[in-house]
Amino acid sequence: MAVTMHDVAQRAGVSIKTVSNVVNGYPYIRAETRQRVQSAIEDLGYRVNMSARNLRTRRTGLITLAVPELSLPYFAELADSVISAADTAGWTVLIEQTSASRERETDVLSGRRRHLTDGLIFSPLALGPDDIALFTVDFPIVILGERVFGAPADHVTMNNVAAAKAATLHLASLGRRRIALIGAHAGEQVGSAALRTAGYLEGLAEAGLPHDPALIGEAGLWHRSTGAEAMRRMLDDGTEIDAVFALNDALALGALHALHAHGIDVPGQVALIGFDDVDDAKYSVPALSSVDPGRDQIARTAVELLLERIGATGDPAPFRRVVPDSRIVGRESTGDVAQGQEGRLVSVQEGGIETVEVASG
Amino acid sequence: MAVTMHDVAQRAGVSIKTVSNVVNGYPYIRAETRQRVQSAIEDLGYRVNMSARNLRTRRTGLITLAVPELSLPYFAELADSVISAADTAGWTVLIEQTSASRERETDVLSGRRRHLTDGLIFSPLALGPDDIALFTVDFPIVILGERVFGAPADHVTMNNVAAAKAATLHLASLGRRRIALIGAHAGEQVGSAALRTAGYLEGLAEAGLPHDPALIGEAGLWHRSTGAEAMRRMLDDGTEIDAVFALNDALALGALHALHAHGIDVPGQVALIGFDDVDDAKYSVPALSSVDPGRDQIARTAVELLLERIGATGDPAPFRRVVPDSRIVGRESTGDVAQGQEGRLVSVQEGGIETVEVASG
DNA sequence: CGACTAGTGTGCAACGATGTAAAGCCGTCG
DNA sequence: CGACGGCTTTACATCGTTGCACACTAGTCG
Repeated sequence: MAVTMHDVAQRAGVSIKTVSNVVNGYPYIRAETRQRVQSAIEDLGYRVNMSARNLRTRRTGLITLAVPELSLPYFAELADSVISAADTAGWTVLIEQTSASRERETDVLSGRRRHLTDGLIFSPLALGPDDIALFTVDFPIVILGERVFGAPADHVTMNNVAAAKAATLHLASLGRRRIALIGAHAGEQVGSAALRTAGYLEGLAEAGLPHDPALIGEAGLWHRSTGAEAMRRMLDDGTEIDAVFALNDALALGALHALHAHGIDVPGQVALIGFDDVDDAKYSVPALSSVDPGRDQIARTAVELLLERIGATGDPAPFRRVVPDSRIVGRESTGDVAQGQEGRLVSVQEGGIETVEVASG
Repeated sequence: MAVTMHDVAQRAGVSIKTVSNVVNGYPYIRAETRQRVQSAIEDLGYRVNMSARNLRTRRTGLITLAVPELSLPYFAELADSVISAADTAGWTVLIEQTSASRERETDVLSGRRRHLTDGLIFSPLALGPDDIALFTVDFPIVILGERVFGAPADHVTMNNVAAAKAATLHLASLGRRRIALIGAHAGEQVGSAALRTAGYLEGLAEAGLPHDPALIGEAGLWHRSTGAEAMRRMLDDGTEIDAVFALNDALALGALHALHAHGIDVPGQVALIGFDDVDDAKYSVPALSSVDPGRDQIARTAVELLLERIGATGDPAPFRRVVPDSRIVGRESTGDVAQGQEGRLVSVQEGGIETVEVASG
């Protein structure tokens, strides 16, 4: 049915192996021979059978990116960046959506939901530090996010605490005294919510502001709807506020919606800042200030680390943790710039590479 | 290195083929044997080698979804829907980003950028009706969108003209007389822009409104920034308007930004409606009215048609064109509902399946 | 002049699974 | 009692490539 190397070889009058050599850019081939093979390939419309090559080489050229949901803009943009970075290096990305379900996240690691790929970039949302054992597998992993530390894998993360503290201090520096937080996860010790909340508290302390529990708004899932809801609850309770730090942009945009619904002017009465700096932030009304965690750099670094490890032979290198630079992007919602202006950038903290020793299995 | 069927067979004391039979759910196996094999699999942590299976069965269980960019919310949400639909059927989706580049779109069809998958769901943005020849390939394709008709492939599309007409008439029914359009592609005869513009003109005609070229705003790419820009241009020109129909939601949200920047009240002075009904539409301020083209149904149908054709043996069935139902979702930006209320739905037109005869190659 | 190196091409045996066909075994039916 | 059919298991060839080892030619070096 389909054209194989055998057909090409026959037509070009060479051996099957020579066709393979041409296809793979083996250098020691006479120009004339190469030409003849190329022509045969074109004439017959031959395409390499990837399944056969993959079987033989024990490599597929695919990597998995496992994220909670593509419909969340942060992850869609992350996926975009990862795909582009991988593509540049000649690799292809297979996306798994885990819906933040524990079962699906475990499946990704166990391989039930990860056939066929050479490595995994994994942004877990359900698994936590107690699940480190699950990360001992026979393919390389790069972990994203703040839920799992100490696993035998490279890790690209962000300056959550420092960035959240900077965002809080930014609001305080604008003279705000009643700074609410939207998106907290009560009782959690790990994950972005906990870290960013910690940064918020540090920021309050440094600014000499009291910590008022009424200013903490819970939101389990970080969607617009939950952000709007949390904000609405707080406003309905009559809690007095003059600023809001939302733990991501979706929450912030939801909160913005609720603030407007209550007839509250942003930034006049309440200043608002989000986290992630997704594309949307630029275009809301007013344009949303945010923390840019360096998403593009995260994607590029993750792909780089993963490919390095996939290609590695010999002794496994020690695992690394990379923290890209993050910045505050001040826009209209904090009164940092006037309408139509670009965001003002405040560098938060420079990241870097840290080498982590983990007992390897 | 890795565990193979051979190892499992040895441990379970059966032949390799019996292991294969167990793994594949072949019914005629003694319960006791099956149990022994299962245990061996668990003990050894065996996983099927997909590359080997794919080579042997000539099928990978993967389908490609080729879209312009994931960072565009419409395509991110479409990808989400397609992945979920495929997953339900036990298939995996590989996403290709074409950046709307002609070269990359051609590559997707030629296979240079589409190894390893059994079929393709393709939303072209650069290829047009002159490129039909490229669609004659040896794997099934389902085309999305409105740029390519008559190609030898199934096609899932939308009621663009009817829906755009309905959106325009909706604005007219609110008493609006100067209805601007944002997102036109001057000179184009095919594609969503042309069809929706045609619908807009039909709507104007039916409402007895004159067609004023000053009301047509160009925007090559349908991003927020270009929407904002087109709107700004029109407002700066002093063109008088009392309604805007943006050809997609990103444009609409950009336009909303520009309207606010000009101090124009929505919907008080200008009513606004978009197209696509992306998630964001619900959460803008004011909430954006839009046209829901039935994205979920599109995704499900596309997957269904593709898998049907992949599984098909024997004579190829004639190609089908499916048009899901679309609806108008009236929200605050057209004054259809008050703040916080759900959108009001107006059914536009019922879709259906049409069978198309195309000369098969 | 013999040994070596670089350049060019090939044959064979895998990679790890599944399709095909067929071989036993058993009970049942005519 | 022999044929038959359902159940259970297996042997073997095969999917299309690439790694490895080797053959052969020319030119080069000591």
